[in-house]
Amino acid sequence: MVSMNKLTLKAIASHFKVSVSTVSKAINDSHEISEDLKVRIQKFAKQNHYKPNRVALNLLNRNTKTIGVVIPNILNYFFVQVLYGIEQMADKRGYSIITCSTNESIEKEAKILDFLCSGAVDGVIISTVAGETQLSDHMEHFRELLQKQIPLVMFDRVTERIECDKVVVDDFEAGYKATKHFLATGCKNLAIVNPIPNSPIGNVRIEGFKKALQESGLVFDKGKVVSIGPEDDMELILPLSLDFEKVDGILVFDEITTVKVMDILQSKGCSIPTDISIIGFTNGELSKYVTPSVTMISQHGRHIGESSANKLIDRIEAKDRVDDFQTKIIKTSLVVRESTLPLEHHKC
Amino acid sequence: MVSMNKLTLKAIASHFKVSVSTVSKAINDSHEISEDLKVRIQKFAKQNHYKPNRVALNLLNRNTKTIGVVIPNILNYFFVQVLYGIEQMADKRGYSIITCSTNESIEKEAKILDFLCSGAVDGVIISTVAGETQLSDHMEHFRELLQKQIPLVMFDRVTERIECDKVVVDDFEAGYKATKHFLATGCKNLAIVNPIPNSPIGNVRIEGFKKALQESGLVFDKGKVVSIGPEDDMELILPLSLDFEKVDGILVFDEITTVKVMDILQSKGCSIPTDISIIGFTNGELSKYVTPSVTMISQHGRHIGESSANKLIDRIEAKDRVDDFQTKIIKTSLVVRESTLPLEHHKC
DNA sequence: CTGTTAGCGCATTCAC
DNA sequence: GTGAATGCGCTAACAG
Repeated sequence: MVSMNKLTLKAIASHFKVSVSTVSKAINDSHEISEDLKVRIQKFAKQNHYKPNRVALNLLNRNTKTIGVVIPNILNYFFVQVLYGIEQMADKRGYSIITCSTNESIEKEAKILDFLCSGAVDGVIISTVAGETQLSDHMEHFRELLQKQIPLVMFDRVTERIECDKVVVDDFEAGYKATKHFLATGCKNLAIVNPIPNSPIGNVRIEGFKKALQESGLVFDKGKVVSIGPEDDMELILPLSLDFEKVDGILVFDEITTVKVMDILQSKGCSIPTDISIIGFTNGELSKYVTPSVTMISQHGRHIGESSANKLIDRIEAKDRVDDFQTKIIKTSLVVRESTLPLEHHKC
Repeated sequence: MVSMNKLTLKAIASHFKVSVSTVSKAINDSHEISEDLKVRIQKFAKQNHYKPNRVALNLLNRNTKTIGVVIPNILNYFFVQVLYGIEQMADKRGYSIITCSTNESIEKEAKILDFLCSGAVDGVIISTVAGETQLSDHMEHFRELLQKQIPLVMFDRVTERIECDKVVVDDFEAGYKATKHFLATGCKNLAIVNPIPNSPIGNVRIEGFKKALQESGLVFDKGKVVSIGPEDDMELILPLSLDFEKVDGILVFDEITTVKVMDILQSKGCSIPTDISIIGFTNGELSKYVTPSVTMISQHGRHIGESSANKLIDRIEAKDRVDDFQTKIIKTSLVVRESTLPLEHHKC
């Protein structure tokens, strides 16, 4: 066992007093090397744990077998699920992932994208920072990726202004489906709590909400949509913005906010679902174990991740770089639990 | 705007009809290049978003400014917290992270370690797969890393058989502290539910548990330690292994299991904390919002992550490779909530 | 069968 | 001021 730290072909070559390329061929089991020498070199390489330097190979092959994943917040369970799906699929197809978290900062997103442009990865999967992603100097960073021919897949929070493959949740249908369930269980005075007011996603859900109301001949009341900013104190705002007496169902756009809303309601003496029913978005661990357990829209994060990674790797490995970008729409499911009334139940 | 996909020094050089090294110097603002040419080249580079190829630089500098993070399960909130801490610190110090998940598979861990040996990263942070990590052929993979002089930091689940920097939770004190709290609130018939039976961590916690009992003159009853394997159906096993009538406090070694135990107890008509008090490990989102909210040992995952990353990067950047490996012990805190009795309260 | 050459993209040393 | 040469570690085409 040679105690050299990094064993290179050159070192092996000098040890056997042959050329580097001979060693390379021997190790790659080329038929042009004599059996004897080959065996000796291979044995030596194995004993000393020779491993070809990936960086050198990357430079040579002009690829890294690595994909960059950019998410707004790694502490959000939905994104972790997506990450899990990406990791699984990437591993299956022989790729590693380098994870970057923007913490909802547009500057950090730009910085990360800039880094990812530099040849460190073969492709990028991203869920954009919420908010003014529309800023054109920000779009610039995405354009740069595309201009450099680095495949890009956007998921969940996408932007129309960039042409690339996308994997999105059917948020319209999700909003519609949730609302239909409220109506089917006898709730008619519906409100919405939207903790992602800057994201277009919220608006799409609201459109689905509207459509369901319309189909039942109910009118949409804009005053019953409560936007909560990241800095806002919901405990203060919610009772001010919403008269709990006049509401019998609340749709909430993320999991943690859902649970907080329920806490506030219960502390004000409302009982769930008797007084007010609740449906939330993102089916994570919380909603299962909270009391009452919460009826949820599941966005199938893991599936989104797998699908995104699959598409990206297809694109990376495709020889033909055509511009037939696809948008894959993942359907949501409604997971019914205790925070909504039973279907047969109807209020009088 | 040239529509070339990857802009290289060579391309710029031929555009200006100068040599590659001139361009390199110009872009790096070397004083040896004439002001005029420098400005022209820099302007061109900027306009066309020239970025030096990271892979080439990595090869040149023999580093990657990337660290590998290996965790057993990315869906576990504790590990996500650690990951978050690592990511923050790494970013702060100019490093990227490549995340690998072993899914508690020892084979996958070996495969990942093997990959990480190949020069893809400057250092590795790992929390070992639970269980028979003692297998010597498995240890081999760690030895390889060390032999290749790749800095290694282990956190949480460490193994004595490898000499490297470590960041661990003071699990003894955590077990002790939790038990003391039970005793101080009048609980004397304590049980343990251990969902990580293969990990030495569990045993260390149990030692702390024993010591606290001993100090109060109570005897440790081995029969009240219930091990739950990953395949086990706890709903079946728990009532079989534990007589709820004879227990007034249960210590559970992870968050999700804590919540499940509470569910089972409540479904059997036990009330928490009146009949049985609960303390769990890992202070995540769940324990805050469950009813009743759970008293938890917080392991400060984020801090563990930051500390690990910091140590690793120090090691990477240290010129002197001395063998003064350190083990940093992170103290836990007890976050008291509703699942335990108030301190002043004593059962008669 | 084995070795030489060239090049992936870049920065650096040394000539001119 | 500018450029040629060298090398990071590796493979592949081409010679011998």
